[in-house]
Amino acid sequence: MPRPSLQDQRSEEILDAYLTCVARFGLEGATQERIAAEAGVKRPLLRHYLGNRDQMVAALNTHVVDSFNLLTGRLDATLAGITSAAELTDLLFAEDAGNDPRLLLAWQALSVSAAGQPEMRAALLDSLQQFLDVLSAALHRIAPAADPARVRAVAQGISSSFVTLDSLSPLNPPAGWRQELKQAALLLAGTLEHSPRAGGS
Amino acid sequence: MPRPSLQDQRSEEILDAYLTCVARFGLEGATQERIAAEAGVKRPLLRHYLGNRDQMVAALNTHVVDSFNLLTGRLDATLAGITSAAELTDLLFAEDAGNDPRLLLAWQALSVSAAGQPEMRAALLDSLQQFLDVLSAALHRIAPAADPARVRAVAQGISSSFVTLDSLSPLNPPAGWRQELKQAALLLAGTLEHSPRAGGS
DNA sequence: TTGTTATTTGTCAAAATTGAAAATTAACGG
DNA sequence: CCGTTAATTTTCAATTTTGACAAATAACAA
Repeated sequence: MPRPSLQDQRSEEILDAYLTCVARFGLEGATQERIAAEAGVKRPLLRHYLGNRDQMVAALNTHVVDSFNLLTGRLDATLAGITSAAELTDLLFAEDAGNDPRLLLAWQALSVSAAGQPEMRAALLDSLQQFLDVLSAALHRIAPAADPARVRAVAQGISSSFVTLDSLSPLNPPAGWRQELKQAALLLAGTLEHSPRAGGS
Repeated sequence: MPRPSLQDQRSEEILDAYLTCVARFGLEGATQERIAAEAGVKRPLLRHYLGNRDQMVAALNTHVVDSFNLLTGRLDATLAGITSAAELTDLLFAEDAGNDPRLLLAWQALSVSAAGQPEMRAALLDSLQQFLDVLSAALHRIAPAADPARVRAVAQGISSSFVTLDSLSPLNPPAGWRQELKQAALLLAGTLEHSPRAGGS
Protein backbone atom coordinates (compact mmCIF):
# COMPACT_ATOMS: atom_id res chain seq x y z
CA MET A 1 0.00 0.00 0.00
CA PRO A 2 1.20 3.42 -0.85
CA ARG A 3 1.88 6.35 1.35
CA PRO A 4 -1.34 7.94 2.61
CA SER A 5 -2.52 10.85 0.51
CA LEU A 6 -2.52 14.35 1.86
CA GLN A 7 -4.02 15.68 -1.33
CA ASP A 8 -7.17 17.09 0.25
CA GLN A 9 -5.55 18.42 3.39
CA ARG A 10 -2.61 20.07 1.65
CA SER A 11 -4.85 21.51 -1.03
CA GLU A 12 -7.01 23.08 1.65
CA GLU A 13 -4.01 24.50 3.49
CA ILE A 14 -2.58 25.97 0.33
CA LEU A 15 -5.92 27.38 -0.79
CA ASP A 16 -6.35 29.01 2.60
CA ALA A 17 -2.90 30.59 2.35
CA TYR A 18 -3.78 31.67 -1.19
CA LEU A 19 -6.95 33.24 0.14
CA THR A 20 -5.01 35.15 2.76
CA CYS A 21 -2.53 36.50 0.22
CA VAL A 22 -5.21 37.55 -2.23
CA ALA A 23 -7.07 39.37 0.51
CA ARG A 24 -3.89 41.18 1.47
CA PHE A 25 -2.11 41.78 -1.85
CA GLY A 26 -4.80 41.39 -4.48
CA LEU A 27 -5.04 38.65 -7.06
CA GLU A 28 -1.98 39.58 -9.11
CA GLY A 29 -0.07 40.46 -5.97
CA ALA A 30 -0.50 36.97 -4.57
CA THR A 31 2.68 35.51 -5.99
CA GLN A 32 3.49 31.84 -5.64
CA GLU A 33 6.38 32.71 -3.38
CA ARG A 34 4.14 34.63 -0.99
CA ILE A 35 1.57 31.87 -1.00
CA ALA A 36 4.20 29.24 -0.32
CA ALA A 37 5.65 31.28 2.53
CA GLU A 38 2.19 31.83 3.99
CA ALA A 39 1.41 28.13 3.74
CA GLY A 40 4.83 27.14 5.07
CA VAL A 41 5.72 24.95 2.12
CA LYS A 42 8.08 25.05 -0.85
CA ARG A 43 6.87 26.75 -3.98
CA PRO A 44 6.83 23.69 -6.25
CA LEU A 45 4.22 22.14 -3.98
CA LEU A 46 1.71 24.70 -5.16
CA ARG A 47 2.08 23.46 -8.66
CA HIS A 48 2.03 19.85 -7.52
CA TYR A 49 -1.33 20.20 -5.79
CA LEU A 50 -3.11 22.97 -7.66
CA GLY A 51 -1.45 23.04 -11.08
CA ASN A 52 -0.23 26.08 -12.93
CA ARG A 53 -1.27 29.63 -12.37
CA ASP A 54 -4.51 29.60 -14.33
CA GLN A 55 -5.58 26.40 -12.63
CA MET A 56 -4.71 27.93 -9.27
CA VAL A 57 -6.94 30.91 -9.95
CA ALA A 58 -9.76 28.60 -11.00
CA ALA A 59 -9.26 26.50 -7.87
CA LEU A 60 -9.33 29.59 -5.70
CA ASN A 61 -12.49 30.75 -7.38
CA THR A 62 -14.35 27.54 -6.69
CA HIS A 63 -12.97 27.50 -3.17
CA VAL A 64 -14.19 31.03 -2.50
CA VAL A 65 -17.55 30.39 -4.09
CA ASP A 66 -18.00 27.11 -2.23
CA SER A 67 -17.05 28.70 1.08
CA PHE A 68 -19.40 31.56 0.43
CA ASN A 69 -22.23 29.23 -0.47
CA LEU A 70 -21.56 27.17 2.62
CA LEU A 71 -21.85 30.22 4.83
CA THR A 72 -24.98 31.24 3.00
CA GLY A 73 -26.46 27.81 3.68
CA ARG A 74 -25.62 28.06 7.37
CA LEU A 75 -27.06 31.53 7.49
CA ASP A 76 -30.25 30.26 5.90
CA ALA A 77 -30.59 27.65 8.62
CA THR A 78 -29.87 30.16 11.34
CA LEU A 79 -32.31 32.69 9.98
CA ALA A 80 -35.05 30.08 9.94
CA GLY A 81 -35.77 30.69 13.60
CA ILE A 82 -35.80 34.46 13.75
CA THR A 83 -38.90 36.59 13.97
CA SER A 84 -37.73 40.21 13.86
CA ALA A 85 -35.45 42.48 11.89
CA ALA A 86 -33.41 43.12 15.01
CA GLU A 87 -32.50 39.45 15.29
CA LEU A 88 -31.49 39.38 11.65
CA THR A 89 -29.13 42.32 11.91
CA ASP A 90 -27.76 41.04 15.21
CA LEU A 91 -26.80 37.84 13.47
CA LEU A 92 -25.32 39.50 10.40
CA PHE A 93 -23.36 42.23 12.15
CA ALA A 94 -22.22 40.44 15.27
CA GLU A 95 -18.65 41.42 16.10
CA ASP A 96 -17.60 37.95 17.06
CA ALA A 97 -19.11 36.45 13.92
CA GLY A 98 -16.88 33.77 12.49
CA ASN A 99 -17.10 35.67 9.24
CA ASP A 100 -13.55 36.63 8.31
CA PRO A 101 -13.17 39.46 5.78
CA ARG A 102 -10.68 37.53 3.68
CA LEU A 103 -13.45 35.67 1.94
CA LEU A 104 -15.22 38.76 0.71
CA LEU A 105 -11.99 40.53 -0.19
CA ALA A 106 -10.94 37.58 -2.30
CA TRP A 107 -14.43 37.47 -3.78
CA GLN A 108 -14.07 41.06 -4.87
CA ALA A 109 -10.53 40.60 -6.14
CA LEU A 110 -11.72 37.69 -8.25
CA SER A 111 -14.73 39.58 -9.52
CA VAL A 112 -12.65 42.35 -11.08
CA SER A 113 -10.45 39.87 -12.91
CA ALA A 114 -13.26 37.49 -13.81
CA ALA A 115 -14.73 39.81 -16.40
CA GLY A 116 -13.32 37.69 -19.18
CA GLN A 117 -14.00 34.21 -17.71
CA PRO A 118 -17.71 33.52 -18.10
CA GLU A 119 -17.78 30.53 -15.78
CA MET A 120 -15.96 32.30 -12.97
CA ARG A 121 -18.20 35.30 -13.39
CA ALA A 122 -21.31 33.13 -13.35
CA ALA A 123 -20.26 31.30 -10.18
CA LEU A 124 -19.45 34.53 -8.36
CA LEU A 125 -22.66 36.18 -9.40
CA ASP A 126 -24.66 33.11 -8.48
CA SER A 127 -23.14 32.95 -5.01
CA LEU A 128 -24.21 36.52 -4.39
CA GLN A 129 -27.64 35.82 -5.80
CA GLN A 130 -28.03 32.95 -3.36
CA PHE A 131 -27.08 35.21 -0.49
CA LEU A 132 -29.68 37.71 -1.60
CA ASP A 133 -32.28 34.96 -1.91
CA VAL A 134 -31.60 33.82 1.64
CA LEU A 135 -31.93 37.36 2.92
CA SER A 136 -35.12 37.89 0.94
CA ALA A 137 -36.62 34.67 2.26
CA ALA A 138 -35.84 35.64 5.85
CA LEU A 139 -37.31 39.09 5.33
CA HIS A 140 -40.39 37.56 3.81
CA ARG A 141 -40.87 35.39 6.87
CA ILE A 142 -40.52 38.43 9.09
CA ALA A 143 -42.92 40.54 7.03
CA PRO A 144 -45.09 38.17 4.98
CA ALA A 145 -47.38 40.94 3.81
CA ALA A 146 -44.60 43.04 2.31
CA ASP A 147 -44.37 43.64 -1.41
CA PRO A 148 -41.85 41.13 -2.89
CA ALA A 149 -40.17 43.81 -4.97
CA ARG A 150 -39.58 45.87 -1.85
CA VAL A 151 -38.29 42.81 -0.05
CA ARG A 152 -35.68 42.31 -2.75
CA ALA A 153 -34.69 45.96 -2.57
CA VAL A 154 -34.30 45.75 1.19
CA ALA A 155 -32.25 42.58 0.82
CA GLN A 156 -29.94 44.37 -1.62
CA GLY A 157 -29.52 47.24 0.81
CA ILE A 158 -28.78 44.99 3.76
CA SER A 159 -26.38 42.96 1.65
CA SER A 160 -24.48 46.03 0.55
CA SER A 161 -24.13 47.26 4.12
CA PHE A 162 -22.90 43.83 5.15
CA VAL A 163 -20.46 43.63 2.27
CA THR A 164 -19.18 47.13 2.83
CA LEU A 165 -18.23 46.19 6.36
CA ASP A 166 -15.72 43.60 5.19
CA SER A 167 -14.73 45.63 2.18
CA LEU A 168 -13.50 48.48 4.37
CA SER A 169 -11.70 46.29 6.88
CA PRO A 170 -8.22 46.79 5.37
CA LEU A 171 -8.51 50.51 6.13
CA ASN A 172 -9.31 49.91 9.79
CA PRO A 173 -12.29 52.23 9.72
CA PRO A 174 -13.52 53.96 12.88
CA ALA A 175 -15.22 51.52 15.22
CA GLY A 176 -18.52 53.37 15.05
CA TRP A 177 -18.98 52.58 11.38
CA ARG A 178 -19.88 48.99 12.14
CA GLN A 179 -22.74 50.08 14.34
CA GLU A 180 -23.86 52.65 11.78
CA LEU A 181 -23.91 50.08 9.00
CA LYS A 182 -25.78 47.71 11.27
CA GLN A 183 -28.31 50.37 12.16
CA ALA A 184 -28.77 51.21 8.49
CA ALA A 185 -29.61 47.58 7.84
CA LEU A 186 -31.98 47.57 10.78
CA LEU A 187 -33.75 50.72 9.65
CA LEU A 188 -34.05 49.28 6.18
CA ALA A 189 -35.53 46.02 7.42
CA GLY A 190 -37.88 48.02 9.60
CA THR A 191 -39.46 49.60 6.56
CA LEU A 192 -40.94 46.20 5.76
CA GLU A 193 -42.36 45.59 9.20
CA HIS A 194 -43.98 48.98 9.59
CA SER A 195 -45.38 49.68 6.13
CA PRO A 196 -46.25 46.21 4.82
CA ARG A 197 -47.82 46.92 1.43
CA ALA A 198 -46.57 49.08 -1.38
CA GLY A 199 -49.53 51.28 -2.18
CA GLY A 200 -51.70 49.98 0.58
CA SER A 201 -52.68 51.02 4.09
CA MET B 1 12.83 79.85 -24.43
CA PRO B 2 12.48 76.12 -24.02
CA ARG B 3 9.97 73.80 -25.45
CA PRO B 4 6.56 74.15 -23.79
CA SER B 5 6.01 71.68 -21.00
CA LEU B 6 3.45 68.93 -21.31
CA GLN B 7 4.19 67.77 -17.81
CA ASP B 8 0.70 68.31 -16.45
CA GLN B 9 -1.15 67.10 -19.51
CA ARG B 10 0.95 63.96 -20.00
CA SER B 11 0.82 63.17 -16.31
CA GLU B 12 -2.96 63.36 -16.40
CA GLU B 13 -3.18 61.15 -19.47
CA ILE B 14 -0.89 58.55 -17.95
CA LEU B 15 -2.66 58.64 -14.62
CA ASP B 16 -5.97 58.13 -16.36
CA ALA B 17 -4.60 55.13 -18.24
CA TYR B 18 -3.17 53.87 -14.95
CA LEU B 19 -6.61 54.25 -13.40
CA THR B 20 -8.17 52.25 -16.19
CA CYS B 21 -5.68 49.42 -15.84
CA VAL B 22 -6.00 49.24 -12.07
CA ALA B 23 -9.77 49.08 -12.36
CA ARG B 24 -9.47 46.25 -14.86
CA PHE B 25 -6.47 44.23 -13.64
CA GLY B 26 -6.02 45.26 -10.03
CA LEU B 27 -3.14 47.23 -8.59
CA GLU B 28 -0.42 44.60 -9.06
CA GLY B 29 -1.90 43.59 -12.39
CA ALA B 30 -1.48 47.09 -13.77
CA THR B 31 1.96 46.60 -15.27
CA GLN B 32 3.87 49.47 -16.82
CA GLU B 33 3.55 47.85 -20.22
CA ARG B 34 -0.24 47.71 -19.96
CA ILE B 35 -0.38 51.28 -18.73
CA ALA B 36 1.85 52.48 -21.54
CA ALA B 37 -0.25 50.64 -24.11
CA GLU B 38 -3.44 52.06 -22.64
CA ALA B 39 -1.99 55.56 -22.65
CA GLY B 40 -0.56 55.15 -26.13
CA VAL B 41 3.00 56.01 -25.11
CA LYS B 42 6.29 54.22 -24.69
CA ARG B 43 7.00 52.68 -21.34
CA PRO B 44 9.98 54.83 -20.35
CA LEU B 45 7.67 57.85 -20.37
CA LEU B 46 5.88 56.53 -17.33
CA ARG B 47 9.07 56.68 -15.37
CA HIS B 48 9.94 60.08 -16.82
CA TYR B 49 6.69 61.68 -15.67
CA LEU B 50 5.66 59.71 -12.60
CA GLY B 51 8.91 58.18 -11.33
CA ASN B 52 9.44 54.61 -10.24
CA ARG B 53 6.79 52.15 -9.22
CA ASP B 54 6.32 53.28 -5.63
CA GLN B 55 6.05 56.88 -6.75
CA MET B 56 3.54 55.85 -9.39
CA VAL B 57 1.35 54.19 -6.80
CA ALA B 58 1.55 57.25 -4.60
CA ALA B 59 0.68 59.48 -7.54
CA LEU B 60 -2.27 57.29 -8.41
CA ASN B 61 -3.45 57.39 -4.84
CA THR B 62 -3.48 61.18 -4.69
CA HIS B 63 -5.08 61.29 -8.13
CA VAL B 64 -7.87 58.96 -7.06
CA VAL B 65 -8.40 60.75 -3.79
CA ASP B 66 -8.39 64.15 -5.46
CA SER B 67 -10.84 63.03 -8.12
CA PHE B 68 -13.06 61.52 -5.49
CA ASN B 69 -12.97 64.65 -3.40
CA LEU B 70 -13.73 66.75 -6.46
CA LEU B 71 -16.82 64.70 -7.21
CA THR B 72 -17.83 64.92 -3.59
CA GLY B 73 -17.55 68.68 -3.76
CA ARG B 74 -19.70 68.84 -6.86
CA LEU B 75 -22.20 66.53 -5.27
CA ASP B 76 -22.34 68.78 -2.26
CA ALA B 77 -23.17 71.74 -4.48
CA THR B 78 -25.79 69.79 -6.40
CA LEU B 79 -27.42 68.46 -3.26
CA ALA B 80 -27.74 71.99 -1.89
CA GLY B 81 -30.91 72.53 -3.88
CA ILE B 82 -32.79 69.34 -3.21
CA THR B 83 -35.70 69.00 -0.82
CA SER B 84 -36.64 65.30 -0.82
CA ALA B 85 -35.06 61.89 -0.51
CA ALA B 86 -36.31 61.01 -3.97
CA GLU B 87 -34.28 63.81 -5.53
CA LEU B 88 -31.19 62.66 -3.65
CA THR B 89 -31.42 59.07 -4.84
CA ASP B 90 -32.29 60.21 -8.37
CA LEU B 91 -29.06 62.16 -8.44
CA LEU B 92 -26.91 59.43 -6.94
CA PHE B 93 -28.27 56.51 -8.94
CA ALA B 94 -28.90 58.15 -12.30
CA GLU B 95 -27.91 55.78 -15.09
CA ASP B 96 -26.35 58.48 -17.20
CA ALA B 97 -24.39 59.84 -14.25
CA GLY B 98 -20.91 60.84 -15.29
CA ASN B 99 -19.70 58.67 -12.45
CA ASP B 100 -17.48 56.02 -13.98
CA PRO B 101 -16.85 52.91 -11.90
CA ARG B 102 -13.11 52.99 -12.52
CA LEU B 103 -12.63 55.51 -9.76
CA LEU B 104 -14.24 53.41 -7.08
CA LEU B 105 -12.62 50.20 -8.30
CA ALA B 106 -9.22 51.84 -8.11
CA TRP B 107 -10.14 53.26 -4.71
CA GLN B 108 -10.87 49.77 -3.46
CA ALA B 109 -7.78 48.27 -5.07
CA LEU B 110 -5.66 50.90 -3.35
CA SER B 111 -7.39 50.41 -0.04
CA VAL B 112 -6.46 46.73 0.20
CA SER B 113 -2.80 47.48 -0.50
CA ALA B 114 -2.68 50.65 1.55
CA ALA B 115 -2.85 48.81 4.84
CA GLY B 116 0.84 49.42 5.41
CA GLN B 117 1.08 53.02 4.17
CA PRO B 118 -0.44 55.27 6.83
CA GLU B 119 -0.65 58.36 4.65
CA MET B 120 -2.35 56.56 1.78
CA ARG B 121 -4.73 54.91 4.19
CA ALA B 122 -5.53 58.24 5.84
CA ALA B 123 -6.23 59.98 2.53
CA LEU B 124 -8.51 57.19 1.33
CA LEU B 125 -10.40 57.05 4.59
CA ASP B 126 -10.72 60.82 4.68
CA SER B 127 -12.15 60.95 1.17
CA LEU B 128 -14.84 58.49 2.17
CA GLN B 129 -15.50 60.40 5.35
CA GLN B 130 -16.05 63.57 3.33
CA PHE B 131 -18.50 61.76 1.10
CA LEU B 132 -20.41 60.58 4.15
CA ASP B 133 -20.38 64.09 5.57
CA VAL B 134 -21.88 65.49 2.38
CA LEU B 135 -24.59 62.85 2.41
CA SER B 136 -25.29 63.48 6.06
CA ALA B 137 -25.56 67.22 5.51
CA ALA B 138 -28.00 66.73 2.64
CA LEU B 139 -30.08 64.34 4.70
CA HIS B 140 -30.09 66.80 7.55
CA ARG B 141 -31.43 69.51 5.27
CA ILE B 142 -34.16 67.15 4.09
CA ALA B 143 -35.09 66.05 7.58
CA PRO B 144 -33.85 68.69 10.04
CA ALA B 145 -35.64 67.13 12.96
CA ALA B 146 -34.02 63.72 12.57
CA ASP B 147 -31.65 62.34 15.17
CA PRO B 148 -28.04 63.04 14.01
CA ALA B 149 -26.93 59.52 14.88
CA ARG B 150 -29.64 58.09 12.68
CA VAL B 151 -28.72 60.51 9.92
CA ARG B 152 -25.17 59.17 9.95
CA ALA B 153 -26.44 55.60 9.90
CA VAL B 154 -28.67 56.37 6.93
CA ALA B 155 -25.78 58.07 5.16
CA GLN B 156 -23.66 54.95 5.67
CA GLY B 157 -26.38 52.79 4.24
CA ILE B 158 -26.92 54.97 1.20
CA SER B 159 -23.19 55.18 0.67
CA SER B 160 -22.79 51.43 0.79
CA SER B 161 -25.57 50.93 -1.74
CA PHE B 162 -23.99 53.52 -3.97
CA VAL B 163 -20.55 51.98 -3.65
CA THR B 164 -21.83 48.48 -4.22
CA LEU B 165 -23.26 49.56 -7.54
CA ASP B 166 -19.82 50.39 -8.93
CA SER B 167 -18.16 47.56 -7.07
CA LEU B 168 -20.29 44.98 -8.87
CA SER B 169 -19.96 46.53 -12.30
CA PRO B 170 -17.18 44.18 -13.51
CA LEU B 171 -19.60 41.27 -13.10
CA ASN B 172 -22.26 42.90 -15.25
CA PRO B 173 -24.98 42.25 -12.71
CA PRO B 174 -28.63 41.97 -13.76
CA ALA B 175 -30.06 45.32 -14.77
CA GLY B 176 -32.67 45.24 -12.02
CA TRP B 177 -30.07 45.40 -9.29
CA ARG B 178 -29.42 49.05 -9.93
CA GLN B 179 -33.04 49.89 -9.33
CA GLU B 180 -33.14 47.70 -6.25
CA LEU B 181 -30.09 49.37 -4.77
CA LYS B 182 -31.58 52.74 -5.58
CA GLN B 183 -34.87 51.81 -3.97
CA ALA B 184 -33.03 50.55 -0.89
CA ALA B 185 -31.35 53.95 -0.60
CA LEU B 186 -34.69 55.66 -1.08
CA LEU B 187 -36.41 53.54 1.55
CA LEU B 188 -33.57 54.23 3.94
CA ALA B 189 -33.72 57.96 3.40
CA GLY B 190 -37.46 57.77 3.84
CA THR B 191 -37.05 56.53 7.40
CA LEU B 192 -35.76 59.99 8.28
CA GLU B 193 -38.63 61.86 6.69
CA HIS B 194 -41.40 59.74 8.14
CA SER B 195 -40.23 59.03 11.66
CA PRO B 196 -38.25 62.17 12.54
CA ARG B 197 -37.22 61.46 16.11
CA ALA B 198 -35.25 58.67 17.65
CA GLY B 199 -36.85 55.53 18.82
CA GLY B 200 -35.06 53.13 16.48
CA SER B 201 -35.10 50.05 18.74
C1' DT C 1 20.17 79.44 -38.07
C1' DT C 2 21.48 78.38 -33.44
C1' DG C 3 21.02 77.43 -28.57
C1' DT C 4 18.21 75.75 -24.97
C1' DT C 5 15.10 72.88 -22.90
C1' DA C 6 11.64 69.29 -22.78
C1' DT C 7 9.90 65.36 -24.94
C1' DT C 8 10.48 60.97 -26.85
C1' DT C 9 12.78 56.83 -28.08
C1' DG C 10 16.22 53.02 -27.85
C1' DT C 11 18.58 49.83 -25.35
C1' DC C 12 20.48 47.06 -21.83
C1' DA C 13 20.98 44.91 -17.23
C1' DA C 14 18.92 43.36 -12.98
C1' DA C 15 15.30 41.40 -10.54
C1' DA C 16 11.20 38.87 -9.98
C1' DT C 17 7.93 35.41 -11.38
C1' DT C 18 6.64 31.29 -13.39
C1' DG C 19 6.92 26.58 -15.80
C1' DA C 20 8.54 22.15 -15.59
C1' DA C 21 11.12 18.25 -15.01
C1' DA C 22 14.26 15.11 -12.38
C1' DA C 23 15.83 13.45 -8.08
C1' DT C 24 15.23 12.51 -3.31
C1' DT C 25 12.80 11.30 0.81
C1' DA C 26 9.04 9.31 3.57
C1' DA C 27 5.21 6.15 4.74
C1' DC C 28 2.91 1.92 4.25
C1' DG C 29 1.98 -3.17 3.46
C1' DG C 30 3.93 -7.50 2.61
C1' DC D 1 14.10 -5.73 4.27
C1' DC D 2 11.63 -4.54 -0.26
C1' DG D 3 8.57 -2.62 -3.48
C1' DT D 4 5.16 0.81 -4.30
C1' DT D 5 3.26 5.12 -4.21
C1' DA D 6 2.93 9.80 -2.71
C1' DA D 7 5.18 13.76 -0.76
C1' DT D 8 8.93 16.79 -0.89
C1' DT D 9 12.93 18.91 -2.47
C1' DT D 10 16.23 20.34 -5.89
C1' DT D 11 17.35 22.42 -9.95
C1' DC D 12 17.32 24.88 -14.27
C1' DA D 13 15.24 27.42 -18.21
C1' DA D 14 11.93 30.80 -19.99
C1' DT D 15 9.28 34.71 -19.42
C1' DT D 16 7.92 38.93 -17.46
C1' DT D 17 8.62 43.14 -15.13
C1' DT D 18 11.18 46.81 -13.64
C1' DG D 19 15.19 50.25 -13.21
C1' DA D 20 18.14 53.16 -15.42
C1' DC D 21 20.71 55.67 -18.61
C1' DA D 22 22.16 57.46 -23.20
C1' DA D 23 20.83 59.17 -27.50
C1' DA D 24 17.73 61.36 -30.59
C1' DT D 25 13.98 64.41 -31.76
C1' DA D 26 10.87 68.48 -31.47
C1' DA D 27 9.46 73.17 -30.20
C1' DC D 28 10.49 77.69 -29.17
C1' DA D 29 13.07 82.29 -28.87
C1' DA D 30 16.72 85.19 -30.15
